Amino acid sequence: MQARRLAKRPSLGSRRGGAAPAPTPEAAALGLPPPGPSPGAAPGSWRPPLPPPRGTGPPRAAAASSPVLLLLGEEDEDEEGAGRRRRARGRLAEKPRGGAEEDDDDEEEDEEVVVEVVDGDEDEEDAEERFVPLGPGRALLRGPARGAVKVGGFKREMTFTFQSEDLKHDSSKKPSHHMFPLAMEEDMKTVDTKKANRILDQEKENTRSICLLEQKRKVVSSNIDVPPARKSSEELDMDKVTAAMVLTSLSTSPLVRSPPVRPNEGLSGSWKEGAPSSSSSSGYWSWSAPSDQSNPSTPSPPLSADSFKPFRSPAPPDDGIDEAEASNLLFDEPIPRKRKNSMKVMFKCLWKNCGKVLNTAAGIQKHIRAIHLGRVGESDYSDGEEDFYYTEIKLNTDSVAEGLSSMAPLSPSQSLASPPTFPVPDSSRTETPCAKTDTKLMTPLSRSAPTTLYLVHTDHAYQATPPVTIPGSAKFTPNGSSFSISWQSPPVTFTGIPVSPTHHHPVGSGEQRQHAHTVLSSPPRGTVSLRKPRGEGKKCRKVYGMENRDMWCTACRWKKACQRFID
DNA sequence: CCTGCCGGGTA
DNA sequence: TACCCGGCAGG
Repeated sequence: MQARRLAKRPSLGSRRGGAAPAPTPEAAALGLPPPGPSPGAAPGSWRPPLPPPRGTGPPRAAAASSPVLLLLGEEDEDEEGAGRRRRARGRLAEKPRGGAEEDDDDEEEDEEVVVEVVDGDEDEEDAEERFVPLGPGRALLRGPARGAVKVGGFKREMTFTFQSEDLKHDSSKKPSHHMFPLAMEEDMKTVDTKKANRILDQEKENTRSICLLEQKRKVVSSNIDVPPARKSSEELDMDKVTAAMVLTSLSTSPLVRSPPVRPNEGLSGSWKEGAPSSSSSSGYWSWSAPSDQSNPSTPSPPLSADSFKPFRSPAPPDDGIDEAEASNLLFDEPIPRKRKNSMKVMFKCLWKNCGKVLNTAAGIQKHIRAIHLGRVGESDYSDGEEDFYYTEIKLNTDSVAEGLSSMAPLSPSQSLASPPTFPVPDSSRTETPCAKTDTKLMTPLSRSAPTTLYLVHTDHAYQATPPVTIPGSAKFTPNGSSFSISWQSPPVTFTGIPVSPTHHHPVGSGEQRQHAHTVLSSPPRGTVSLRKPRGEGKKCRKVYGMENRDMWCTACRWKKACQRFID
């Protein structure tokens, strides 16, 4: 996190330091993920957008990095654009000290905001920038603008205040971020005016306790950091994205929805959260970052899906790649994008007879929800059930088909042989092929939902033997037609192979087999004939006799099915 | 009745 | 989980 933030600093610093770099570059710099950790980044230049190290970094840095500032700056650009830059330049020109960027900012702030400015946080600067632009000259603005500026500052404070609280809220609010930016711009205007009154009051308070304000500022700045970058990126697509975002945000999951009521809060909260959790500097990027963290390389379908679901869910109900792409455009983009870099991540539907592969979790979830779960109407609602029916597939550069083929090809024996894999959600999913693979694996087990496999278990530890031995190998016993599996093979594997739905206790030989049978293929026959036919071969007891009980296999000792002499 | 071992109890 | 055992049931 810090690293990224720090990384950004340089860019920011360049921006500020450079006096007035082109807006576009700035945005790009902000928006772009930090190239690498640069703790040493010039402290003065810019602060990291992320709040995480609130306490750690110098107050100033935090302030500078404050999202508000960035955001404001962005807005200014949007609204005023050149005007702002001009102002900035003018500033520099006006103020000789230009040498030290921070100083400059600080001073400005001081000038602008009385109390708040004390630290010289950039917040003020932001405020100044934002509000100042309106007026041709700062001086003019200050008089009248001052109020406005303060308002801005207060507003920020308020915002971050929320953030601090919001932090508590889950990342689910992140979606709000999206909204926020949009809302921010608009809200900023409206809200600011509305809040102006409050702000005034707050201002009074601020004067009372400077310390408090400072703290707030820090917080705010830290919280605010994120938005700006995001915003910058958004600016580019604002027109297009805005509408989409709004729609998506509206359609987002409940969690997401709630925030919208208070865009500021939600935004701040989400940002803040994003910052600490993820390295992303801006809210926008934060999205990508979180996803990475959650499922960095190997996406674990359940967790990752769940955690991110909220975000993705917003995507339109459309099914298929189109939808995925759309979602990418909006906010999901970061995730896929990142993955795409080194490897391509696809989401494959595990539903039987359905091999649908989408490039976004949201897409696959929707697909499952709509097509398999029949929840067309509840596009935005997901209880997480979908997670069980799709898996992530990573493809280095291979085509999806290849990836699928590689995964699917598991031979029945293999799949059976490696029961341990089943327990693991990921592996199980990946292994259990949905449509294509199913043809081969379409055993009774596989037919049922993948989860069925989990049910399989060994009755007794002693019975369950180490998987090492040939799990799948079934051998025909002398006895006759029936085959028995090596005792070592775990029941699970065992069941899988021979068990034909219809036929079950083949007769005598495989005691364990039968046992497993009952467990696995319970449906057909209840637990009626659980009792094994009874092994015919010699058992430890017979072989060694009671005298040598110590020589018996443990199973025999425990009066369990003999492991040593299997029929 | 012998034997195998299931199902359940105990530590 | 490891161990033990009552008791069922096939032979």
